[in-house]
Amino acid sequence: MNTKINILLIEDDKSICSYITAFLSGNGYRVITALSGKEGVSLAASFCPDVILLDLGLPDIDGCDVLRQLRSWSSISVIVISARVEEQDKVMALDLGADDYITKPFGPAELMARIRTSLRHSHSAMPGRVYRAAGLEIYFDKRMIYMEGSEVHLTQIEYQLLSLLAENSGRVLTYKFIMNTIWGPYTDGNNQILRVNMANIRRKIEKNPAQPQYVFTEIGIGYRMRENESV
Amino acid sequence: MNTKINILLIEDDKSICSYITAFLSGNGYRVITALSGKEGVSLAASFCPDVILLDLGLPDIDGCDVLRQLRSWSSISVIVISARVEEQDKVMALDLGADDYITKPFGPAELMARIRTSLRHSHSAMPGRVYRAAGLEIYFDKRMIYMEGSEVHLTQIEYQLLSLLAENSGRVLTYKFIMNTIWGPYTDGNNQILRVNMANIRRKIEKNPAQPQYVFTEIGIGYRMRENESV
DNA sequence: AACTGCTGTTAAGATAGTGTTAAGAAATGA
DNA sequence: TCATTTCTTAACACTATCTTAACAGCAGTT
Repeated sequence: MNTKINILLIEDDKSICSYITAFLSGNGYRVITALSGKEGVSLAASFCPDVILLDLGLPDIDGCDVLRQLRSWSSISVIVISARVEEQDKVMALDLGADDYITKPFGPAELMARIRTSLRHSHSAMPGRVYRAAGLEIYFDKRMIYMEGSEVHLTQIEYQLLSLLAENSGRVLTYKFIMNTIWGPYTDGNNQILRVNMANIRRKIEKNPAQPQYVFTEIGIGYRMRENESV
Repeated sequence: MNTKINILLIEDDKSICSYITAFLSGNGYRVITALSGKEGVSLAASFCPDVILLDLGLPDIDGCDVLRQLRSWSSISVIVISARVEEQDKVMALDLGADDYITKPFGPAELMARIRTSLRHSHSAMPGRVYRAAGLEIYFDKRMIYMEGSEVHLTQIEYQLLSLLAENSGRVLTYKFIMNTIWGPYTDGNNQILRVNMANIRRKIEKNPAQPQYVFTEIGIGYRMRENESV
């Protein structure tokens, strides 16, 4: 399964194209570009992107017409990018079914934040962060854990603990930090409860808890989780 | 029944308030204003608006905190209004769950277009949707539920609850979120009524309520419904 | 060998969370 | 109005979870 988000960029200015493509691909998105409205509509149909970035100033078809055509058969999120700041342009695009309207110039961080918001709205292609290593998968959005494809049930604290480690996979988290994060700051220096929980987690996810594959002990320091392979 | 759209405006500047209120009411919206963040959060709870317009520069609480508080129990559309044009402000607000971010100054037509877009997003009622898993079928448009082909009668609340879970099948919905969605925000932290309804639902749709196949309990968190297989 | 410091494991009591039932209140409809 | 259904609340049994304690194992040190 491929979890990359697909973005269709409809934009005739090649330098803007390569600029946007560069930082979006650099952030894990797959970007496909269309240099004209016609091409854009047809690519939207064949590639089924999760989000479309549509520049209004296209050479062949008016951007609003592209939007109209898209909306006649599709409800893919469309973010309009435009140099026009006039209110009536925005109103028209939004009422034609655009999900957002950004005026140039804009920064890459804002664009990506607006893409995330659009994905959230579309509700379908929510990426959902995932931890994956060997047979273990953690879906943070669903709060679900699978081992070799079958569901693993963890208690509340066990889940908090494992996801804390997974979100910081590859790094050692000190006992103190973990205790502080999960049990709060008013704990004595005793890690007993942490050890018990770790043993329970290992019994559930490790084939041989004595030789762990996922959560490693750094004696005197803390725990470290095997690096996430899904990035 | 009243079909007016309710808008909550959280904004401390009274002149902006009356300006926005004026043209929104003039266009058929019902507007309620809150002059502080605190008041805004509490009005959001009691008033259950369709859209919230949130100014980030509030006197008492930081706008982002207001957003954070709202998002902890609600998924009402929030359009952030701000004088700050810095990219990082936009990114933060959007990633905290804002649906849109408008920078001052803006025109009334644009604001209304963005409100319409937000409303479109929140009405995710797609026609002819179906939930299907094992022997259970839910037809959202007809409000009908079948178990192994024969009709199952659910009461109003039972149906709301089950369809809420079905629409979010595969992910855990917290007790807080469910309570808030169905019984409104003024509930104490007691889930008793939710448990009773869940027991009733299970008696109707599960073969063995003690070992549910459709609605699972995530102890300490909430409920999760078996993934929809009709997609 | 015995000691020390640290970690893993197990078990049992305490606690909190959940399911179930039933009875009265409230709403609905004839 | 009465009858019926639905909603809410309370009580209680049951289960899962959390916490604590006791002990076993291991490595390094004296």
